[in-house]
Amino acid sequence: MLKIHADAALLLVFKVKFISWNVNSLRAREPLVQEIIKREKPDILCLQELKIDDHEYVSNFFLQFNYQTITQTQKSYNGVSISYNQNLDVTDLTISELNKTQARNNIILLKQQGIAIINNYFPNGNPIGTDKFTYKLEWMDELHESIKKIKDEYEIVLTGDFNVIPEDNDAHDIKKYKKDALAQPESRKRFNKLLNLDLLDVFKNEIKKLSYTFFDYKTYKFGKEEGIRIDFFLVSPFLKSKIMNIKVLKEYREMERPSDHCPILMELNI
DNA sequence: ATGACCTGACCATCAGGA
Repeated sequence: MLKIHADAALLLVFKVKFISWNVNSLRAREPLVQEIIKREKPDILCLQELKIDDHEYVSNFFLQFNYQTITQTQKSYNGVSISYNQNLDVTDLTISELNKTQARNNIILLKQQGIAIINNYFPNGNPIGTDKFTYKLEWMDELHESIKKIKDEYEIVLTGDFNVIPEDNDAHDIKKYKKDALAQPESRKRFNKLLNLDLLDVFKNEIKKLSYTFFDYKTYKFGKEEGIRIDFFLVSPFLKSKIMNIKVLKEYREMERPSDHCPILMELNI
């Protein structure tokens, strides 16, 4: 009897590997995206900055690796996608308000597990004091409102390129960002508001063990470890307790023709 | 060091990134 229970419990364990990555153009990053799929076999792959306005191209690219995809696209700029293992039961919950003027958000629901996966490319917002910064703040407010509406119904995985440096120690040298939209009190305040929706920053205080997630093309060329932590997994408390593995896949920043962002990885065992 | 590099749009150079 005990054994039957143990086997039943084993069958119910659901393993899911998430990867999130700002690719800075899907076309330019095709070889590395193919490589990460081959090596890591993620169940859920969230990408940002596709920089192409072609749904067919994006869907077909991932279909060759047996992934289904939902995507929001835009010419030259922005663009996001979530590709997922074909045997997952998924509904598209994407909120049009968050893509009204720019393609920056998609949401899928894993129906069996009741997990909403929210993939984001937050506005950069530079320079401060312009409508670009205002747009960044408004977009973050809108995202907050959207999550508030679904957070009691579903477990949450909020991921992507947040374009926020939450604390001074999330940058190699915060002085360089004093006038940057990424480190302004207004941006940080909104990041903290997202955390206050009962979400946990799973990479927090792990920079020394892991890595920063972004390295500028200009400075990294000289081999400097001058980075910032702006890519995140924010999860609800139940999911936080199910984390088996987290990583910044810095090796993809060291390969030929890389993105300036590193992929980030999180594995859950639910 | 007000620097550097990369991408798309498009063909020379600029906007945008962070």
